Amino acid sequence: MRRPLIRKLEKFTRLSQADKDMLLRIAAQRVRRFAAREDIIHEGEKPEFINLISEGWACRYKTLQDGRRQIIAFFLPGDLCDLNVFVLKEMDHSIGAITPVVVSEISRTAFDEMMIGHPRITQALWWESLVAAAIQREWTVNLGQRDALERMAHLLCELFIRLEAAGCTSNSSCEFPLTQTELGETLGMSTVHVNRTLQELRASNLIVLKDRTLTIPNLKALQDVALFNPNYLHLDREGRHLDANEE
Amino acid sequence: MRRPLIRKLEKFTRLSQADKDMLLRIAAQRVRRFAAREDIIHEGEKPEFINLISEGWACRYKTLQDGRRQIIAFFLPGDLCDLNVFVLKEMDHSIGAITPVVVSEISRTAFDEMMIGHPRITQALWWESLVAAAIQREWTVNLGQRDALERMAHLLCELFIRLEAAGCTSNSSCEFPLTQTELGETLGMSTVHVNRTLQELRASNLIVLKDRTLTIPNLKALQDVALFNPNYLHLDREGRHLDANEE
DNA sequence: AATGGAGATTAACATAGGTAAGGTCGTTGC
DNA sequence: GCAACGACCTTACCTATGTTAATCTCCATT
Repeated sequence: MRRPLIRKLEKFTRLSQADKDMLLRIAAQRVRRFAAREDIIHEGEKPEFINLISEGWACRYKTLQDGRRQIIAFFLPGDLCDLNVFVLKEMDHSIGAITPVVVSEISRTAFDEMMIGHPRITQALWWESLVAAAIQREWTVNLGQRDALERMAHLLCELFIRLEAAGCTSNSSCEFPLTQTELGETLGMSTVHVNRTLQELRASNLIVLKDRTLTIPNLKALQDVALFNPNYLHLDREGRHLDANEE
Repeated sequence: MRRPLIRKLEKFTRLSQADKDMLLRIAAQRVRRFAAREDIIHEGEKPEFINLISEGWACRYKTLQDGRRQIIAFFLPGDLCDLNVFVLKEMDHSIGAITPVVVSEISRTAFDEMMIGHPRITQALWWESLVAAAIQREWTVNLGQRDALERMAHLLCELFIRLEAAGCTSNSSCEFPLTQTELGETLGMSTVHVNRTLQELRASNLIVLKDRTLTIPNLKALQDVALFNPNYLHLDREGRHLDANEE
């Protein structure tokens, strides 16, 4: 019933019923569950599968020798980890569950099989992987140029819009399972400063964040604070833009 | 005579003579030159070609509305910009020359032609693009977790090792055309602090940087300061490691 | 030789954000 | 029931880094 990948890919292109059936079939082949905080794959291992997150939140992260940890990316429902990972000999980072997650493991043969005869899927998956790269670039800008408030606002905008594309929002709210520690590891700031920054956003009525639920009463206003330009998410299928209402 | 791309790809796999001839032929088809500081492609344009930097340095960058600029990646001789860029409708960032550069433009058809019948090339190009993604991730870690000194040291290590892979170093030196302003835009720090940081590295005899030439007398020592782990560059073809001597 | 500009350097001062410590609250386990 | 814990929040203090602005050094022009 929840098909976040399909929902997301259809932001980019139209899929036939056969395409959708194929995606659902592949995703059903090998399903694994992980507990919150459990590693899905660890640095140094040889990757054997493409992982599709079908439920829950996960993250890519790296740890320095002295223990500092940086979260490099979030995987939300419908996100794929590393389409072409088969080329590499070993993982240079880890992927860990944030909440309990359900993951579909896609083998190389299943993946190749899917690409053959489904050009729409193929193209849509390339799009998804290019968007992932664009997000990584935007994070570089975020960490390099924006101050704490802008940075936090930018992250919240991005996550909200991505969740919306996957069908995981209702009105102006979404589940938001990240702890302040995880936010700090993402944005390169201390938990104390994460807290200060969230307080400031709350005081300006830009966000409501309580009981693992995030509400953004006025997305446009938050985007303005963040200097957020959604173009890097490439969600506009026909020159349609994100500030126009969706669906 | 200088074939940085081939040299680099051979770090990953062996190429046949036919493979090399093909690469050289493709690269010779459309050659363009750009002056230093000139844009190769600008945000908002529709990308028509894969760009191969054959001489000089270029960078990917993004500018915020208020003018702050972040350099997101460097392109060194032998680097390719965005293999699969044909999928996207418009650039979400710009690519600019740092020095005068020579660029080979590779059209979609030329690219497809090259992939057919040259599986080694195909695989090597995927490898190159996955390494580019890994570098982007490492930059996220760099900006998020390392302090100014570590950050600078890390960048210098990375650039030196990449230049080495492209055959652009001699002994422990390489050309280094970046201004302190550009270093600041890369590392998210003010030019004043870039200057302080470079002084500190010089004072510790970790680098010699003068007249656009960088010398790293003791790479291992600089790597230690940077908490630099070269695994993300995936340069070890047979489990060989970078600290072992190359070639 | 004088002029001008880009880049590098330095100093004096200001501040965003880090560190350390501790407190509250709710949940889990015994 | 209470101990232990994890998330969160807060305060006080400290430091890495930013800001501003002045100076210096090369080069390239004229």
